[in-house]
This record gives sequence, structure tokens and C-alpha cells, in this order.
Amino acid sequence: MSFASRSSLVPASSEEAGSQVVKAQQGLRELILKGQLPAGSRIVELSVVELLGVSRTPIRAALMRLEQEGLLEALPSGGYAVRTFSEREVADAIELRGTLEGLAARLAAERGVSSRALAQARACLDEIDQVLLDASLSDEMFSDYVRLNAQFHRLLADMPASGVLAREIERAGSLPFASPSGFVGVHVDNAPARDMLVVAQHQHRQVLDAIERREAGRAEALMREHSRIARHNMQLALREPGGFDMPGVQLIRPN
Amino acid sequence: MSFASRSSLVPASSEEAGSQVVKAQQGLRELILKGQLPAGSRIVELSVVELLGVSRTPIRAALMRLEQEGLLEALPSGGYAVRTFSEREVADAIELRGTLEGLAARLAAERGVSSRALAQARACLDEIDQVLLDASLSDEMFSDYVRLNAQFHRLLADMPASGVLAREIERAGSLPFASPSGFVGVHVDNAPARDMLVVAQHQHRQVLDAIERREAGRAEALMREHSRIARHNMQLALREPGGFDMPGVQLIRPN
DNA sequence: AGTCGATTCATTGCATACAAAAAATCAGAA
DNA sequence: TTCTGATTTTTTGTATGCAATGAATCGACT
Repeated sequence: MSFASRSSLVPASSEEAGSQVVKAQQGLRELILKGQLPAGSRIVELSVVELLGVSRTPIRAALMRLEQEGLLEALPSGGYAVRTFSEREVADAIELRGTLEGLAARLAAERGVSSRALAQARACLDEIDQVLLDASLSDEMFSDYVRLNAQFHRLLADMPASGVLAREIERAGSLPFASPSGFVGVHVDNAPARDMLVVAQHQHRQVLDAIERREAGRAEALMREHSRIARHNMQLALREPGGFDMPGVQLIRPN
Repeated sequence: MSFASRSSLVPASSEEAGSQVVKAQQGLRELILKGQLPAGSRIVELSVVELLGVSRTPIRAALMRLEQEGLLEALPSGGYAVRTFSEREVADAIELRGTLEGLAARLAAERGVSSRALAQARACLDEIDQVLLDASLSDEMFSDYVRLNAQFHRLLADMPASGVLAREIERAGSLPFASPSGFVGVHVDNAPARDMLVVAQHQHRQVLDAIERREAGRAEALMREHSRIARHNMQLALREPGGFDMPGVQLIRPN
């Protein structure tokens, strides 16, 4: 089973190719995650011009954005380089997302959430249940899970109706490995991979329950714990013998 | 006592005017915070060209950065507008910073901090003590506090030695009102303003103590609570009759 | 041969011209 | 008068040229 087929990291349809700068951004991200641009190396603008067929201006804009996103680092002497991550940095990024999502869950519980939003979230979880019922362990199953999981996390981030927070959560999950579904299905075997999803889904249910009951502390703690699954999967992936071929793994430098 | 005199929001010496883009960024930020550019209005690039005397290219770069910083919002039809904030959004931004700083404090406590970093932090707190000893209630006193307070918060953010986290904390405090010293000295009277600083300084001590003792949970809780002071000051400021003239308050729309 | 220095080359930062899209204005009709 | 539609104007998005800075190469000297 190839990872790419079920990954949401490949530029999804959510990002329209309307302007040249998003085309450049998508293209660059793909080049980086596929390892086309060697990690740690300087990115030469003119070479990207040739690769993507857009002029320097939108490419520069895309570079700036990708730096904000965390994939690039600005060199002191100008220009950008593909960033690399230590295993700890990845773990920190995941913990960061977990903390922010925990904050969102707590605020949602404290402030209360419209029954409409709750219904949406419940419906999303019901869909995930349906996906998990199909025990075929197929790629599509995992792919569906990734999509619905991302949706649930998005719904949750929006529950406190806090623009600043939603924004920050979005940012925290923009790094490929820090995303809510970052290392889904990382196990060699498919059965344990699915079992992890079952556990995660249980946590989803509990968080939503806590929010409904206005149990803020519980909601926060659950959401934090939920992120530990991603962390665990990450550690498993990096220790996998054959090397795990998720797009972007080569950016993680071995300790 | 004017706020600007003790505010760290005015482009500090920390930001060199090396390139045109930082010049544009500083200039734009100042224009926005001073209310020169009406809140909610579209920012016309050519007018900024005239005001700042730099060409459109670096101005566009600065606009993009200021959007990331949160001061501007991208208009759906292109271009940017000066953003406005509800009181709740400001409170959320402060809580966000508190949560992130809490995470930093917890990680610092869990992982342990070099005695060198601890000594630095202690020295910083000693300096703050000295400043508070001077009971003159002068503007310089508050100004010194703001500077040292920012330094302590920075030292704390760096303690977990986590690039991603430090970065995110920096971001969270970049919004003028969300900054660690956002509403310092907001009280009409100077005496209660100083008292608040005494309380805050006590919390500083306790957090550092918790980190030293490796009491992670306590460190986190303290740092979160610490941010409540900023929130309280903000609410005071907005209810102040004469209108509080901190740079950027006009961006906060009354409820 | 190795190292330091000068020169050449490559690459970014900045400015500007052009094109496309959005906004505003004006005219005309209901 | 008010709404609709076309036209004009403004404004942004994109491409490209130029200058300045940094990297790299070559040569001379030790």
C-alpha cells in the first residue's frame, strides 16, 4: 500500500489554481515534499522559474508563504533553503497542534456550541464510523478516513468561533507531519493501522461528548491526548526498517 | 502620562532598517497603529508608495508579512484591508499566547533547562525587581519594565529549545494587544498600575521556580494564569472613560 | 601544495512597465 | 428618483530589466 494514495498532503482540490502564486505555491510544495529539491539546499529562483513556468514575482511570493508555513527557512544572506526537521521538532509541532486543539475544545465547551455545529460534527463522526465498518482495509478506506478526520478537526477548530484560534490551528497543521492525519496508516500491517483509527475515533466521540456536556477540562485533556496518537505513529514510521515513503519524510533528519 | 512613551510597540531598535521591505513593514505598521490608515479600509499600494517612498515590490512583501502577522486581512477581490478586532478576538489572542507560553513552561520543566539559561532568566527578574524598587512611578520605570518583561518572556519561550514553539510564541505576541506587555500601565492611577507589575513579577518568580523544580504542571498553570493579567488590563483599558490612547486601540471595535 | 586575495559569475532585491480585473462613474430607462 | 448597464478609471497581479550583493573561481604568493 502506497502512502501517497491515501495522503491528504498532495495538493487537494481545496486549493484552486486561480492565480500564478498559488500555482507556484502548490508546485513548490510538491517539489519539496517529493524531495525534488534537496533538503537543506538553497532554492534558486530562476531554476524554479524553469520548473514551474511562472515568473519570479509569484514565485517569490510563494517562497515567502512557504517560509511562513514552515517548509522553508530564510537564509541570512538572502534567499531560502528547504528546511529540515529533527524528530523532536516534529514531535513539538504535533504537541503544539494538540495544545491548540485542546484550547479550542476547552473554549468550545466553556462557551457552548450551536446545536447546528454539534450536529455537523456528529454527522461527520457517523460517517467515520461507516468507513471503519468497512473492514476491507483498502486504500480507499484509509483515504476516506483521512478526509473525514481532517473535516472533523476543522469543525472542532471552528467551534469556539474564534478567528485567531482557527487561524493558528490551521497554521499549526500546515506542516506535513503535524497535520491531524499526518501519519495515518503508518503501520506495516493494515489491521493494527485500522485499530489505531478505532481508538482515535473513540477519542473523537469522547471529545464531542465533553463539549456537549460543557466539560471543558475533559475536552481539553482529551484533545491533547488525541494528538499523542499522531506522535506515536510518527515514531513508529521513523523506526520502520524499509523507510516509510510518506511525502516529506526525507525532510526529517535522523536525530 | 502618554502610553506611547512606554510602549514597545513603536518600532524598536531590534528591527534594523536594512532592506526596503523592513522599512516598508515598519512604516506600514506605524501607519496602521497610529490610525493613519483607517481601520477596515482597503490599503492602496500606490498611496503607500507615496507615503513611504519605496516601490511597490517591497511594499507588497510587507503587506503579505503584515497579513501573516494578523494586522491585515486579504480581501477576496485582491489587496488588503486594515483588520479590526472584536474585544473577544483580542481576549482570544491573549489566551492563545498564554496557552503557548504555558506549553513552553511545561516543556522547559519536563526537559530541564541549562543552568546558564536559568541564570539569565534569574538575572532578568533581578533587574525587574530593581526597576520596581524605584517607586517613582515614572514613565521610564514603566518603559524599563516593558523592555525587561519582554526579555523574560523571550527567555522563557526559548527554554524548551524548540524552534517551532519559539516561532509560534513570537507570532502569537506580534499582535500589538496580544504582546506580553500589551496593556502594561493601563490604569488611570499609577500606583495600582505598579501594583499589577508587582503581582506579575511574583508570577514570573513562581514560574521560574516551578521550572527549576521540574514541576511541569505548575509551570504551565502559572503561565496561563499570568496571561490573565494582560486580559484584565485590556478590559480595563477598553472601559476607561477618556479612551485609552495606546497605539492600535482604534483597531478594536466596541463589541 | 596550500592559502589568501582579486576578479568573475551567479543570484537576489528592487523598480517599473504592462495587462487583467475590479471598482467607480456616468448615462439612460423604468 | 432609482435601478440597470456600459464605459472609464483605478488598482492589483505579473513579467522583466537593472543594480547591488554574495558566491565561486582563478591566480599569485608564501
